[in-house]
Amino acid sequence: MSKTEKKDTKSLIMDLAENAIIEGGFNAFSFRELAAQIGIKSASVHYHFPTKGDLTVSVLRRYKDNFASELPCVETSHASANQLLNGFIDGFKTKIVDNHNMSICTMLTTDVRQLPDEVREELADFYRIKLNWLGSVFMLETGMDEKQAQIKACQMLASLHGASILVQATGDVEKYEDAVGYLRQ
Amino acid sequence: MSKTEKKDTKSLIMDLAENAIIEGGFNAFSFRELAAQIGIKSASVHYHFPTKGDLTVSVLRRYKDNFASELPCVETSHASANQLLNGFIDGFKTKIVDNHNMSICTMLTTDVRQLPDEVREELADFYRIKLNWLGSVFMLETGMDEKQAQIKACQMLASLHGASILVQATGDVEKYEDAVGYLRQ
DNA sequence: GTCTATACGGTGATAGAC
DNA sequence: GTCTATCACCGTATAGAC
Repeated sequence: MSKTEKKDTKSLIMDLAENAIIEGGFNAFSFRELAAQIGIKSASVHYHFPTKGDLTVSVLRRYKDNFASELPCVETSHASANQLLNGFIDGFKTKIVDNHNMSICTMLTTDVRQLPDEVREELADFYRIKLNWLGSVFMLETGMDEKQAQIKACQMLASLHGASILVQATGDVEKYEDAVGYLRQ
Repeated sequence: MSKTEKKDTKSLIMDLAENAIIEGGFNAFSFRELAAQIGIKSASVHYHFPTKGDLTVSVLRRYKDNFASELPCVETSHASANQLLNGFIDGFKTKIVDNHNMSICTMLTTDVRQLPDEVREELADFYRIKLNWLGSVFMLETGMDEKQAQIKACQMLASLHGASILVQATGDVEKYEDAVGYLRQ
C-alpha cells in the first residue's frame, strides 16, 4: 500500500486485474467485471487499457518490477546464501501458498497458448529474473560454476512451483513443506 | 488406439475434450467447438454429456483409470525402485513435456476455483494415486517408513510438475532435465 | 475520464421435431 | 442420436456524446 489511501482509477484497475489473474488466470477476468467492481463502465476501462493484452502486460510488468525490487541484492546484502534461499522459500509460502493461491507466473503459464505475444515475452522474462537471481545466490559461497548454478536454480524454482500445485489440488498446505523441505539448509 | 479404428461419438467427444483440456484447461473448450470438429451440433454433445462438468469428469476419470492401469505394479513387477522411478520421470517427459504440453492435472489445478465439485474431487484423487504409487516405490527397497516415503513422493511429483511449467514458460525443453536430473539414480 | 449505445460473436443449456 | 431453434447471457471492443 502507498502512503495515501487514494488510488487513481488506472492503478485500481490493475490491482483488481492482478487479483483476478492470480485467482483464475487470463480467462478469469473481464473488463465488465473489473469495471463493476470499481463502479464504472467497461468502456472506461478500455480508455486506460485498450485491450486485454495491454492490461495483462501492465499488470505483469508492475508485478515483476516490484518483485525484482524486493529481492535482496546478492552482492550487497550481508545475508548468507542459505539465508537468502530460505527467505525465498519462505516468501513463496507466505505470499502465495498460505493465501491458497498460486503464483501469477504459474497461472499465466498454463494459459500460454491463449496469451498475446507481449504477455508471453514478459512472462518468460519473469522466469529469467528468478532463475538468474537464484543462480547468483548459488554461486555466492560455493565454488559452483554458472552452469551448475543454473541447474540448481531450475531445480529449486520447479520444486516451489510444483509444490504449490500439489497444495492447490489437494487442499493440504503441509504438502508444501513436504515437497520443498529438502531444499532448506 | 483400439483395434478397430471406428469410435463411437461419445468416445470421440471425450478424445477431443481431453486434448483441448490438456492444451488450454477447463475454459479452453466449448460444446460448439467439439461438435464442429466431429461434424455434429452442440445439442448432440449435450445428449451425451448434459453439462460441461459431466464431460470433464468423464474425461478425467478415463484418463486417470488409464494412467493407473499403465503404472507397473510395484509388488509384482521385477523392476528395481530406481528403474520404476526413472521410468516415471521419463514417461512424464515423453508423454507431456516433449509434446510441449503440461499434464492434464496441472492444467485443471490452475482452474480449480472454476471447477464443479465433482471435477475437483476427481482431480484430488488423481494426485493421491500418483503420490501413493510413488510412495510405495520409495518404500520398496529402502527402509523408509510411510511418512518419509510420502515426503519423497511429494518432492518428486512437485519437481516434475514444476519442471514442466518452466519448460512451457521459457520454451526451453532442457530445463526439464535441469530441474529433475537430481532425482535420477 | 467517464458515459451511453451498440456491434458482433461466443457460451452453456434446453425444448421439441425427426 | 441428431437436428433446428432459441434462450439468456457474457465477452472484447469501438464510436461518439458529455
